[in-house]
Amino acid sequence: MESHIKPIREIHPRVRQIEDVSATLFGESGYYGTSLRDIAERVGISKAGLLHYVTSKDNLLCMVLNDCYDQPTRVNMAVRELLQYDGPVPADKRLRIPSYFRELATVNEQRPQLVRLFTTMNAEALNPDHPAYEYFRERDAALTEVAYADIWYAPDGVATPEVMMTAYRAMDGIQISWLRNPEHTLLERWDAVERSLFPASIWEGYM
Amino acid sequence: MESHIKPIREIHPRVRQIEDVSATLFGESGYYGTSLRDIAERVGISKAGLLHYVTSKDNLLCMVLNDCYDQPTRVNMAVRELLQYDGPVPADKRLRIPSYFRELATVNEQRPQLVRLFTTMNAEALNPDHPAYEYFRERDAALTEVAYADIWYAPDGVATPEVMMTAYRAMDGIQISWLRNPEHTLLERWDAVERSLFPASIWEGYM
DNA sequence: GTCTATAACGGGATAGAC
DNA sequence: GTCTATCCCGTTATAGAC
Repeated sequence: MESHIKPIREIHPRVRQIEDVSATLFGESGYYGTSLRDIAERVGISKAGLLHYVTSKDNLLCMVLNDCYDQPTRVNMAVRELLQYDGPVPADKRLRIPSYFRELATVNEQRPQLVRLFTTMNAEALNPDHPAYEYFRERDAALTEVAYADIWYAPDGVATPEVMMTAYRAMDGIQISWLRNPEHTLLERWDAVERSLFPASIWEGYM
Repeated sequence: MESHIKPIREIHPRVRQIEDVSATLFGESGYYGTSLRDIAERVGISKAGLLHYVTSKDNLLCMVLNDCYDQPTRVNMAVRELLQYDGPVPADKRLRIPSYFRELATVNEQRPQLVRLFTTMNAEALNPDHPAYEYFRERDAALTEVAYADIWYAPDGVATPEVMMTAYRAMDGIQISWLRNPEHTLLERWDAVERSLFPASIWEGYM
C-alpha cells in the first residue's frame, strides 16, 4: 500500500525485456505451461541469468502483472479521478457508459498480447494456489466498486451497476472469442454488444 | 460425423471414475498444471495403471471433454431439434431467448465442476498447440450457427444473432466471476444480466 | 551481469512381471 | 487389470567461476 503517487519506477531495460517476453509467453501458454527456459531462450540469456533478475518464477509473474498489465490508460485515469470526487458527482461530469466501454475496446484492440495475458491468467488463477489468485480477487473487487460508484451518466430506470457488470462480463467474453478467432476485430464484436446492451430506444442521448 | 444416433456407449466404470477425477483436476489446475500422477493418486491406482486405460494425457483430455462435458441437456436437445426443422420455424414453436439462457444458467449452477472445466480449458486452449484447441474452435462455430438460426422468438427490431452472441459471452464472463466468488449464485448473476439485456420495455411478452 | 555446472525433483511414457 | 521398475527428459533453483 503506497500512500503517495509512485514515480515512474526505474526499470532496468533488461528487466523490461524479460517482462515483455514473459507477458507474451505466459499469455500464450499460461503460467504452468511456460518454463523459465522458454523465457530465457527468447530473451537470449541463460536460465541462471534470468533468475538473477527475477529471483523466482512466482515473482516473475507478479512483476509482469504489476509492471505490464497495470499501465494506467486514459479511460482508467478518468474513472479514478471521478471516484475521488468530493461529494456527489454532477450530471455533466459523469461518464457515459457506452463511450467508456467503446474506449476500453479500442485500447484493448491495440494490445492483444496483454489481453491474452489477462484472459489466460484470469481463468488459470481461479485456483487459490495460483500465484495470481489474489491479484484477480482484488481486481474483481475494484471492478465492482467502479460499477457501483455514482459516477455514471445513464437514463432513468436503468440499473447502472447491473448494466456495468454485464458489460464488463460481456467484454471478458468477447475478448476470449476474439483471441481465438481474430477474423472479426474486437471493436466489431463490441459494436454488436453495444447495440444489444444499449438499445437506442432507451439510451438515446446517453451514448 | 456420425449419421445415426450413437447408443449410450458402454464406459468401463473405472474409466468413468478416471474421467470424473480428471475433469475436476483439469478444471482446477488446467491441462499443463495437472500431472498424471495427481490423477492416478486420486483414483487410487499407479501412473502405469492409469495409462493402461487412457494411453496418453492428450487422449485423456479428449475423452473427458467428449464423455463428461458433452452430455446433452434438455435445453440443447430442444435447440438441436429446431435446427433440423424442415422449412421456416413457425412463431409458436420458436424458443424464447431469455428462457433459454435462464435454463442454461440453472443447469450450469448444478454442475460447477464442469463449468470450471469449460472455463479453464476455454482460455488455455486459445493456444493452437493445446490438445483442446480444435474442440473449442468447433464449439465456437456451432454456437455461432445456433445464434444465427431462425429459431428464436424475439421482438421486431431486435437483432437476434447479436443479442444471442452477447448473451453467450456474458454467460462466459459471469461463470468466471461466479467460480472465483461463489458468494452470489450463478442464477443471481444471470438475473442482473437478464434485466440489462432484456429490458421489459422491449421484451415484454417475449421472456 | 552473465555464465557453466549441478542439485534435486517431477514429468510422461514404456517394459515386463504377476 | 494393475503393479514395479526404469527411461529419459524437463523443471526450478542454487553454487561458484569469470
